[in-house]
Parts: sequence; structure tokens; C-alpha cells
Amino acid sequence: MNHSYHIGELAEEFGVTTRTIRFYEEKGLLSPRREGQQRCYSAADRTKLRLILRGKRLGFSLDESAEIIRMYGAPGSSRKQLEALMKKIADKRRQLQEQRRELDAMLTEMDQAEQRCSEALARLDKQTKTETS
Amino acid sequence: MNHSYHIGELAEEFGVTTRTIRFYEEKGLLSPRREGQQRCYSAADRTKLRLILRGKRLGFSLDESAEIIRMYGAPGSSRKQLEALMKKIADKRRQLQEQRRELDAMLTEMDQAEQRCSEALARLDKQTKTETS
DNA sequence: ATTTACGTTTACGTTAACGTAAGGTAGACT
DNA sequence: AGTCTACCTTACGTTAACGTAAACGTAAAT
Repeated sequence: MNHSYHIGELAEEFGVTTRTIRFYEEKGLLSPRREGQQRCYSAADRTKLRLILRGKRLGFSLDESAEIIRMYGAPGSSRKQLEALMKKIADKRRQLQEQRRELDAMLTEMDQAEQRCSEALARLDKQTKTETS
Repeated sequence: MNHSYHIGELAEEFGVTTRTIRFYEEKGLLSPRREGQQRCYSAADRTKLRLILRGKRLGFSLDESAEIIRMYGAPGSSRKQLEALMKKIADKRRQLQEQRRELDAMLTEMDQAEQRCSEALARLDKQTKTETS
């Protein structure tokens, strides 16, 4: 247990460069243990990286992903902190749901585009047929 | 009918600056009619802008949005063009569906975070209670 | 007549998210 | 011992997507 990863392993697994991973550390999104000079990434670090990259694919900035990660991390201690966190989570969820609606809207338009496209193809077929008849 | 918009109107409606709209034109994403010097945006232009901004919120680059817009636009004429377009549409839809899965994964993690958070709050409540008893 | 409110072009500035190059270290293989 | 490989730091370069400023045109309102 408690396996830890080298930077190269993570880079390969997630299809990014080591530069990218170090950059995220510069930005405070990751803070791996050190073994001498080398970075040792825990399972938690790996999870964070996964969240960052997922956020990126969804169009979030690194700062936004940083927020998400802080939510995922330590739940804070005081009641005020906890309540603030709950609020943030709720906000972020609303944002995600809104994004989902937009995504669905886009999917709908893809469907329409495809339909127009296949109708155009059908017309072409028909025309070709009458021409050859 | 055939109402057309000034650049300022569109900017206000969508909450962007006029610079942004002109920038999209530079990039070839929009090409409004001219009336003298001034730009006149048709309903179709407006739709394109809406698609661009939606794409942006979903994390697409302008070049990707440009592709989507071309799909939405003229369905081409030759069979080869139409078939290529159908393929592109199918690809983009797959991409959107993948993105949807990721979005849902993120929502799930938001739920978990919220749960951990509310559990922590519950523990705090309990502790406070026994302390005051 | 001039201020106000829009529009125009041209062009340099800015920020995020890395890429890339240069040079150094530390362990493993031959 | 020499070389390979994977790591490290430092620092300048790059691209996308605009921001911002300057300098101007036009048309309605005061």
C-alpha cells in the first residue's frame, strides 16, 4: 500500500508532459512529497491531477480547478468554514448543471445538423436516380 | 422581419465587448453585412455568435467553434462534402457525449464532497451538544 | 455648434498555460 | 570510467483570446 508515483509515470498515464505537472505545482495545485530532489506523488496527488485535467477538458481554468480541489480536500474545521464550503459546493453544482444544459442544447443542434445533412444526401440520391433513368 | 442588429446591441445582449465581436470576425467566425462602414448582423450571425459563446463556456477553442459553425451552416453540395460533414458531426457528438460523462463524474464528486461536508457538520453539532450538557 | 453616443481602424499590451532550451545531478548498465 | 536515462532548476519563448489606447467618422440631442 501507499504506493507513490514518479512524475514520469503520472505524465505517461495522463498523457501530459512533466513540465505540465511541475507547472501545476508552481500554481499550488499539487504539492508532492520530496525524496531528496525527486517528487513523490501519492494516490491523493494523482486524484488531484485527474480532477485538474478533467476540469480542463470541461473548460475550467486552473484557478477554478484549484477551487474544486480544495473542496475535495480537507473539509476544514470550524463551522463557519464548513458552511462556506457547502455554499461553494452548491454554487459549483449549479454551474455544472447549467453547463450540462448547454451541452445538451449543443447535442440537440448536432442532431438537427445531421438531419439536414442526411436529407440533403437523400435529395442527391433521388436526383442521381432520375438522371440515370 | 429580417431585422438586423448593430454591434452594440449584440454585445449588450450577450455580455461581451464589441472588441470581442470584431475579433471573432477577424478570425473568420462572423462576416456581417456592411451598411457603409457599419456592420449589420443578421439573425444567422446572431445564432453563430450564440454558438461561439456557448462553445466557449464548454471549453472549446474558437477554432473548434468555427468547425461547429460550419456544420451548422451550408450543408455543402457534393456527396463527398456531405459525407465528410456527417462524419465530422458524428465525431463531434461523440466528443460531446464524452464530455457529458465527465461532467456527470464531476457532479458525482460534488455530491460526495457535500456529503463529507455535512457529516463533518453533524459531528460538530454532536460535539457541541455533549459539551454543553 | 458642440457635446454625447455610437461606430470605425490600427496597433501595441496582457494573461493563462504551458513549450523549449540550457545546464546540472544521481543512479543504473556495460 | 563512460554513458544512458530520468529527474531537477532556471529562464526565456509562444499562442490564444482578447484588453486598451489612439485617432477618427457620423448622427442625433442640447
